[in-house]
Amino acid sequence: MGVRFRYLGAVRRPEPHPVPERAPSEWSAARVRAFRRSLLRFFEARKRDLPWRRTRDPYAVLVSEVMLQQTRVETVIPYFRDWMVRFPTPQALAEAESDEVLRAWEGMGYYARARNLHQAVQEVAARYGGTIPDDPEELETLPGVGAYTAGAVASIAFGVAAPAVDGNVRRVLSRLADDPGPSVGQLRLWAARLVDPSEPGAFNQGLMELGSLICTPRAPDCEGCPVARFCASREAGTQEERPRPRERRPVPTVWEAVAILLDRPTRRRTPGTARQWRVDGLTSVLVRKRLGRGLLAGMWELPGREVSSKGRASAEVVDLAKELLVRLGRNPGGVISEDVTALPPLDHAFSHRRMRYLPFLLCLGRSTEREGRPLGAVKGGAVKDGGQELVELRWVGQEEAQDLPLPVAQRKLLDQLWDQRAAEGSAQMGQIAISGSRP
DNA sequence: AACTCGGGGTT
DNA sequence: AACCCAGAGTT
Repeated sequence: MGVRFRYLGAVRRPEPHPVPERAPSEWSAARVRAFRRSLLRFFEARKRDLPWRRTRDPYAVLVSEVMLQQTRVETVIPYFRDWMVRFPTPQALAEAESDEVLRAWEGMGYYARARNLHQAVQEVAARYGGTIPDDPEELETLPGVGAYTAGAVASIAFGVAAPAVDGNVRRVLSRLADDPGPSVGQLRLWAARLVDPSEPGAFNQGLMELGSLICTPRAPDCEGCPVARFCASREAGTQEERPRPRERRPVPTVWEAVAILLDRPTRRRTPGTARQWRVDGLTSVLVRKRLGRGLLAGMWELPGREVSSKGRASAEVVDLAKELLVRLGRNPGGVISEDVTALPPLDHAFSHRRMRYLPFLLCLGRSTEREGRPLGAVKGGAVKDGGQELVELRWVGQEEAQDLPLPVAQRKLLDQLWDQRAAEGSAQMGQIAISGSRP
């Protein structure tokens, strides 16, 4: 690498070593080697002790990488540990029930990842005899495995010199090149040029570790950065502006009326006060399974209906309850408005939508029963009708609900129902009173 | 290239 | 409240 110069007016002065060719794809071989050395030394010295770094089992690496998609390391750690105990091998996962897999994923979000991972190991069993492939292109044919995850698994588990560009790497490279918005292809090219051919796994993890610990989105620690001398943004003082944040659309708020149908809880009337019901863990609550695609696909939830205004909520809930009772083969006339009790609303934020759940308690009595029709006659089993996937309904008690995969907000709603014991304080064990006012 | 798809920690 | 996280799939 020769000494190069830049002209500043009439003054000619040497650039600081090394040469600031901005895009890593333009870097000299010597500069690339020096960068790799510095980064690998940093990773060796500073790498965190993470559960998935204690193994090179390709299955464990795959599980960790899928869990880490858009999810923080600290969040993933306990899920990864539990997962590897419950599903220690690809075979164990492949043979598991869908609900059990989703339940183990509950709380991490992006539930398509769990469904895809489940399907991926089944494909590995069918197509590769249970052995996870080492070729990034073959890895990428598995559901839920994209360019990043394929490169990460190939490099970390198998030592294949493939690039792996995640959010951290994108930020690091954008700053190294002082480019506000490099394209996906550009980033991939840079990462492929830089990746260390003999230790690709450590190198890729080193780039991510750097982005996570040093080259952070805000207030990066350039003083403590092992590759600061390679960084064009550092030289230009633009590191805080790289990469340029993408524009976001405003997040809409959606109201949803939720029907908490309780099957024949014990009712008690206290003169002069609000009506009260006694609800214990054995009281059945009606839940439904969401469709296999779209938001929260395959998860269970309390039945609900989007409402345009808060005032319509209780009426919509009564309508919904009657429809559900018809589908369950029971008498919809048994639902009357004075059975409806409004509970406190619950706000829940998705990244692209804000929800306000308006829960209503409906206590179903004897009048909704029909002769010769035992309680809970409709259970389990997805109903198909002319190829159309219909909603699966199920009555569950507290115990059964524990095993169902539920979105966080739905879990909160149900827990509140059964946790009133703590709030109420005075109730006997196993029996709780829920009181509320009529809407 | 622009959306959708969760949930939570940081600032 | 905005931002973003070891992204993938769909349109």
